Amino acid sequence: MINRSTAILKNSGLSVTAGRKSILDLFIASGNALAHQDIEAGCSEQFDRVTIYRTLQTFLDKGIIHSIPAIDSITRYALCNETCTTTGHHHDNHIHFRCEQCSKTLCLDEVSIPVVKLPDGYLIEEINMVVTGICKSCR
Amino acid sequence: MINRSTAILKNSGLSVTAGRKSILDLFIASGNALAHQDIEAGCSEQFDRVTIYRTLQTFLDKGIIHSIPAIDSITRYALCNETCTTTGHHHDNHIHFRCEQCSKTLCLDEVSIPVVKLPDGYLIEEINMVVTGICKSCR
DNA sequence: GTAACTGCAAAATATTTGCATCCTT
DNA sequence: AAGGATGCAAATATTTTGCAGTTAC
Repeated sequence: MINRSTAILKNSGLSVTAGRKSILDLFIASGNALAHQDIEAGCSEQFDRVTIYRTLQTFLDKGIIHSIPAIDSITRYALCNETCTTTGHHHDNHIHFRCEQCSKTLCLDEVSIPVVKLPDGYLIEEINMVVTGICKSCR
Repeated sequence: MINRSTAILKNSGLSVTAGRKSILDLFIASGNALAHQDIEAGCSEQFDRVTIYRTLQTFLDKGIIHSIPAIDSITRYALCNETCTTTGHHHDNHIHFRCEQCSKTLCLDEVSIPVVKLPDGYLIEEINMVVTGICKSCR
């Protein structure tokens, strides 16, 4: 039985390396969205900044993670769940929640983005919704 | 009759300077959201990078503009309309639309963000919704 | 063995800070 | 005149690129 991070990498046709496994494990363990900085600080071993940039980009390309737009201009990334398509364009249809207390960013997989009606003539390709507030654990 | 940019500055208790007026005029004229870079490139006269950073920050603080989170990690700013509260925390309750064709980002003031129901225990403070697609003029 | 991945160095870019000068009120 | 705003220089921080050495398969 191989572990989850290895399985994800193999599924995406990526070679299994210490760095990638380590970063994936961090995502799996943390359960919330991570910024580049979190990853740099949180990995068991130390990896080069550049490796982290490249690894995140690779994961994005393969649809392993998705990026979450942020008001504080720090982009965070979160693991995609199985329903995301594997290649390129995938539509995470869930809401992101950013807690002002613990400053964690979570994927609320159980809440899907409501339908919006735009004025005539607009074609919707993708919707991103980020809610800020206080999370369950911080109340 | 003083012009709009001057009026906005006076209302916010800011001194009226060439740079601020110029940046505000750009927002007013463009009608869409601008990134730092757009401003640097678009101003009639050339202003120092630093001045632009500081001006945008001042405008944010005063509630003259709001920032729009972006997937491409470029934060853009747009003029607030009159319904925004003047100080600090203000809630722009409209949807932002980013056109993949012309790559403009617009405030759709006429479309308000739909109500979402989060799981019990979550407290909503602010909601941001960014829709990507093709805009009216690009169809 | 080969292709892919990583680390290091360095370049390019973006943002912040301090300070002296200039401008608005 | 006084306080605030700006420009310049420089310090920091972030991201990208090239290349040579290393590792996964």
